[in-house]
Order: sequence, then C-alpha cells, then structure tokens
Amino acid sequence: MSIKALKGFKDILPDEVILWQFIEKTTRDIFHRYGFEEIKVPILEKTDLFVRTIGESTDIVEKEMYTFVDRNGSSITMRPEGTASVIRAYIENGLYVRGSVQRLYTIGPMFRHERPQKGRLRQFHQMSVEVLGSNSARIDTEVMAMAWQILQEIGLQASLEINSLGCPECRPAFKEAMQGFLQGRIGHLCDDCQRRSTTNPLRVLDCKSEHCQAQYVTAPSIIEHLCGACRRHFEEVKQTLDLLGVPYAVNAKMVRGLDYYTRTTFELITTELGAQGAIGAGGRYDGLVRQLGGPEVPGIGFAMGMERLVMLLGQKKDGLATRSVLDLFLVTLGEEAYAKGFVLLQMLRSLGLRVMMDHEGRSLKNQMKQADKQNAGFTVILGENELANREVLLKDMHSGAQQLVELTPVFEDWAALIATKIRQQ
RNA sequence: GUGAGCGUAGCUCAGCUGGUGGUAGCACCGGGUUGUGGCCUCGGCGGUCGUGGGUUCAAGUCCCAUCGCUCACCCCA
Repeated sequence: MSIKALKGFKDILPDEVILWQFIEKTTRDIFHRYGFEEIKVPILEKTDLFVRTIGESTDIVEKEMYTFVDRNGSSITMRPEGTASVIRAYIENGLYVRGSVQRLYTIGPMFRHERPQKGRLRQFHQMSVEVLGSNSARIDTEVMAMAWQILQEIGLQASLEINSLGCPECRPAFKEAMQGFLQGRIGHLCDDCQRRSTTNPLRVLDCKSEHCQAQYVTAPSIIEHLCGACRRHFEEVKQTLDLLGVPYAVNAKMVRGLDYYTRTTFELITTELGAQGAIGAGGRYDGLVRQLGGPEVPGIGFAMGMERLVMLLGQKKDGLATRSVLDLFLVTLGEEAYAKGFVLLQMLRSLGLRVMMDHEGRSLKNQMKQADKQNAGFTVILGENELANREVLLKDMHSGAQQLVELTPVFEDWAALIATKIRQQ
C-alpha cells in the first residue's frame, strides 16, 4: 500500500456511514420543521472572504487555511467554515428583501490545516444554519432550542453554555477593563496569557491553566459590562430559554475563535470526547453582512461537527448501527435458471425490492451463505426443478421456513408474484 | 508549530532479560450435506516484523535516523 490518504483526511467506511446517514437525516428533518431551507455553496472561495469575516489575527486565518494560488494568479482558499460563504451567497444573489428573514442551512466539508487529534481533522464536516434578517432574541432562542432538539432526537448528551459578547457599543469598555485587570497581574500569568493580554485580551478567559484561572476569578465580567440594549437582549434570551424548558448555563468566560460574533454566543459541550468538547457552537453576528458589503442585516448561526456527533453516537454502541439489509437474495442453479434469474433480478429491483444475486458460480450452499452475509430477509431459490414446475422456493431467512410459490406461464409476471408474496410476509 | 506514546497477517493483538515469526482471535476460502445460510467442527490462504543504517556469532526485540499513526498542547466543530 504505497499511496495513503493525506494526514487528517479520512475515509468514512460503509459501517460508519450508517451513523452519518442517521444523524444527517434526523438533523435535516428538524431543520425543515423549523422552517430552514438548504443552500449549497462552493468549497473554494477567494481568500479575502475568509480574512475579512473570520478576522485577520485569528488562528484560523493566520495558520490554518488551505490557501493557494489559482492558475490565474489569484489567491483562493478551501473554506475553513461555512458562514462566510453563505453570507457571500446571500449578498451576491440578493436573498435579502426588506423585512424578510431567511433561514438557511448547509451541510458539507470544511478544511483547516491543524495537527490532527481525537475529534479534530483537516477535512471535517459541519451542518450549519444561518438566520439572516432578525434582531429578535427569540430567534437566538429558537436556534439554540433547535440545536438542543437535534441532540435530543439523535440521543446524545451535552450541555448548553451561553454568553453574550456585547456589541461595538459595549465591548471596547470591557476590553479596556480587561486589559487594566491583566496589567496589574501580568507577572503571575502563564506565557500564553501574557501574549494574549495584548493580542486578544478576551481570550485569556479561556486559559486552561489552573493558576491563571485562579487569577481570573476576580476578573471583570463581560456580562456586567453589557450596554442596555445588549443586556435586555441577553435577559430575553435567558427568559425564553427558560420558557421553553431548554437547560443551559451562563458561562461568562466563554470566548469564540471567530472575530465576527456579537451578543449571544453558545456552545454544546460534552466531556466524552477527549480534549475536543465542543460538538456544536455558534452565535450572533450582527455586523457581518454589512461588513461584507451587504445591507445592514443582523444574523445568527451555528455549526455542529459531524465527526464529533458520529463519534459520540458510535460510543453508545446500543445496536443502532444495523447494517443495510437486502430484502431478497436470488439463488439460482443451472444455466437456464441463472439466465432467467438475471432478468428476474432487474424486474424485482424495478418493483422496489433490494435484491442481489451471485455471479461467481457459487454452489447453492455458498449462495445461501452470501444471502446470510448480506442480511437478506428472504431467499428465492430458482433451480431446474422450479423452472420445470413453474414455481420458486421462497425461504424466510429469519425463521428458516420455506414455501413453494406457484408462478404462471407468463415469465413477465413472475417478479410481481414474488414481490407480492414477500410483501405479504 | 511544540511534546509524548506507538508501528508484527485485511483487522485486533501475543512475542518475557536479543537465540528458528503465533495450532492466537476476527475476517476470507474450502470440506463435514449429489439442492439450503446462521451455530458447531476440520482444513486452507495469509507476514519485506513501517523504512534505512548501526551494535552483535545472532535483532521483531538494543541504538540512531527517517516516515507514518495516535494522543496532548495551541486552537477549534
């Protein structure tokens, strides 16, 4: 085996795909129930799109993007996240209409050149939603309630943590307060926090060092620095979450990695995934559309990591991962039966049955084994005797019971007769 | 980018202080039934011990390098 997949790029094999399909189907269904429509956007975009939305000094832009020069010399990037592309499409296609609210979702791969580890890949997949055009705190709540419902219906445990990052009105004051606070104890902080205190003072709150966290107990709280409007917004979000019975915890120290967030931010967190606890995250980004050259349209969205959901679901291993099943395996004996069987096979498929047969010239016994391996519900045995008598032997593979099914002289009717018989069982 | 651990059959792994690669499990193929699966049983296929160099009479085992994987840091879905 000489050529292998790239580091951080994974094949998803059939057994695991079953989990993916279950999650995707469940999630799509919920998206639709909440009035979301699917949008498909390109995987490649101009580099500038991500630089301008995600933020120049974020880790994603600084060192994680798959960026290269296109044949015409322009810089293009494989998307590291979905929101930027969706907003671009929203503006470019004029999806905004005065007073309208768009609910969009998209599912697909994202790319970040990071060092892979448990729950972190270079190509990973997200299901993400965006609501564009509403300032209402109820939208924030709806989006979080939807995320919560998805986990419920998939059958996963996680906790919802929320915070408010304020707006351009109130954040500068908090940033200043934070810097002042850090200045006073800069010598007691870890190297990372010393660096962050100038580059991105809010980030220190995320530090995992116990020593630093001990310092931050008395740090200024963003929530206490919110302006009146942001405060009222956050209060309404909390109240309406309570109203819907969605459990959450306020985490005033939660910071997000993308620069565009304003007001409400949230994360769905699990402790069962090693170091990668976030299985979904999002927030409000009220200035983003305007910043990209669109109208003054507020937005909110979130993304869930497919691989992390799949991993969690896989860990539960409660028999959900049943293999795909064949309705019928067609067993033939002899040349003539094989020829007739091949035509019958196609006719049965046209009638909607999942049917397979053997082309390797295996013995009856071996064909039965194949049927078993494929998890076939039934086998139909078509041999010389059956052909002569115009009948087939239908065997229920679970009970082992078998019966003769009488056919007619008209070959074209056989498939329908067999299909009917199977559906009666 | 930094650190640690691990690379033996398609997969999961034994292999002690160096002394001929395991009747190992799963999977796969075939027999035990001249037309019948699962269970059982018997047999078979299957390995450049990641790669290259070194030490040694002798290296899967020790040393060095290299590649790969994994986990963690950073950051994030």
